[in-house]
Amino acid sequence: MDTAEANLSRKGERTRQTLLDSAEKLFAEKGFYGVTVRAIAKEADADPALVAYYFGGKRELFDAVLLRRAERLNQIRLDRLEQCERDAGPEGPSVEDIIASFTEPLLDRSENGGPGWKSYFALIGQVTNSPEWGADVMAKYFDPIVRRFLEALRRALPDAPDEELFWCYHFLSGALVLTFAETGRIDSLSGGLCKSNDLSAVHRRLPLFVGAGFRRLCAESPASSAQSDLDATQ
Amino acid sequence: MDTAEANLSRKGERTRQTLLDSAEKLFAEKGFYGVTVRAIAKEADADPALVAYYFGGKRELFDAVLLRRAERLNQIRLDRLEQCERDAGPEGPSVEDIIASFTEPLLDRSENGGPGWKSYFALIGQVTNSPEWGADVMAKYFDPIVRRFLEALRRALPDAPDEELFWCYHFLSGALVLTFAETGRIDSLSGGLCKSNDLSAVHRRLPLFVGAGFRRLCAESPASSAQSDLDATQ
DNA sequence: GTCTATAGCTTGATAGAC
DNA sequence: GTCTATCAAGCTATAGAC
Repeated sequence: MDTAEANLSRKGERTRQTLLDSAEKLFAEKGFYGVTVRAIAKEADADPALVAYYFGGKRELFDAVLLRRAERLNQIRLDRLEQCERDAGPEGPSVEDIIASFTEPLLDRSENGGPGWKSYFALIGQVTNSPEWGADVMAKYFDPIVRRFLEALRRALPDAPDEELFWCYHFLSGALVLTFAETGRIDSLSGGLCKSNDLSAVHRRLPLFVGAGFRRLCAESPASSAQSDLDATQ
Repeated sequence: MDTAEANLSRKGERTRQTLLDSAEKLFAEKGFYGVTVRAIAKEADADPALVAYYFGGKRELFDAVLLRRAERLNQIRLDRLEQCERDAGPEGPSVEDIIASFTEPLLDRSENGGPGWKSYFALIGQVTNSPEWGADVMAKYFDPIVRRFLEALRRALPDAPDEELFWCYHFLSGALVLTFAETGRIDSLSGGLCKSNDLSAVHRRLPLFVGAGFRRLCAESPASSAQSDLDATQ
């Protein structure tokens, strides 16, 4: 009865999780400074003092929110990438397959994981673009999995200089986090034709879009890409 | 002597601009809620009460910060696009040329416009990814210029369905605002090989990367692109 | 493990002197 | 136009009852 399973049903652990859920939701909506400990406690139907009891303080609660799903997400992404590599032929998975392994776990959790995951990804979207947290927090929780994906991409694009791979990943990252921020911007810009929460639309497009960018910049085969670059740019 | 030029040198107008500069810098660093009116006034060496006097309140100051450079930036971008269209042959500018017209004004202002522009773009990066401001604020200040660019792209990609164009723009937008957030993430991820503030590196890469994505998804000529899609994805 | 009570500050806004 | 003084409200954090 002292398993992790049993721990989850203990009274205090339930309160702790509820506080994490509420904090996740509110931080995702208004950012770290836009939310008060009292608001989080009220949303969780708990006492504000419990934030200090379980986490130490507001900042530590923020870190706990970020960590909770990062661990699960990284495991899912790693499994998905390894599956993708097993399924590929001896030449290895394509750039697009690798990118899909990186992005699809987010799509899946956002669609099928419940509202907590949606909030979590929206929060990541804000943290990523913040000068205050963007470098340190993202490195802390996601560097290992990103490096693992970059290795896979390096094998798929053997002629690519590392510098190109990092910049391509950077562009991918920007497109990805804006997508999962689901701000509603594309809805109003397109007059309702496209919807922020239509993640299957993203599923069809993002790996192709980003894959084309990787191929263009990472010049998988210099001879063939030089040709297309020339007539594309001039 | 009652020209706009003269107005800029009037005592009160100078205070107003200094408050805008300080607010821009601090909002860019910690977001709307992470900054206090007192901190802004202190940074500007002015009295906190002057925020109410000139702007009405904190929120109105925030709007004034966003508006100030949006107006100038939109004019620069429009001029740049029209120049690009004039310079192009009868077949019109390429996708890459149009994208460069959209992104280069940001690169130029960030490099040559002084620190205020850098702060401004970092702030835009945060606002864009925020569920609270991402849709409304961005639409308010940037919808007209974005629609103008989408029209240009529609001419360059005559077979593209509108839906594809909007999603491609969405991916472009994500990559762009993360770039100008200059969070330092790529610096640590790449171990110093790439630098967030190396905007000439972006200048060389972003239009090619994004252009390839547009071409892939918007299938400029179905016959030719179908071929490359096929051998790319499977 | 949960709650009350409260300490000790800081917040945005404003009234009114100069 | 600028400043001082101040308000009412809200903030995080904590000590201690239960």
